Amino acid sequence: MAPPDLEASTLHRFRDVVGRIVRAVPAGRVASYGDVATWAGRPGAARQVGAALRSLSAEDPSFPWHRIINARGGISTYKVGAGELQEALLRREGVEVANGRVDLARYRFRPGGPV
DNA sequence: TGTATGACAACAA
DNA sequence: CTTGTTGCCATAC
Repeated sequence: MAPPDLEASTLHRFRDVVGRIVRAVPAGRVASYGDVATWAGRPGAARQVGAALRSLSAEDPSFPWHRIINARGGISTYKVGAGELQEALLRREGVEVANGRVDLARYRFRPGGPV
């Protein structure tokens, strides 16, 4: 299977593409906002990924927004309490969160991954 | 059309 | 390591 990238030719699809990509990240793995933006064919649009996540999670409570963290492996809290929730959700999937940070070298998801 | 706003990121000090 | 600045770019007004 090809990586969940590209096809974001029309800006209007950005949010949908982000949704697809994030849903493709398996439980127990994480990805950075920048990763998602790049895979969506819009490198540099990391901040918009966050906005898309906010919208998508509001629309679908089961949306796995918690698997997206920042480039340093940290939680980018956007609301009081959300950070702790995200951390709890990640741990529930087996992702180790030490000192408020996740070891990207270990949990970061690579599309196409180990072939 | 123009301006303001951010669940980011890279860099300087 | 922490703090401040600058660049980014889709969205909301």
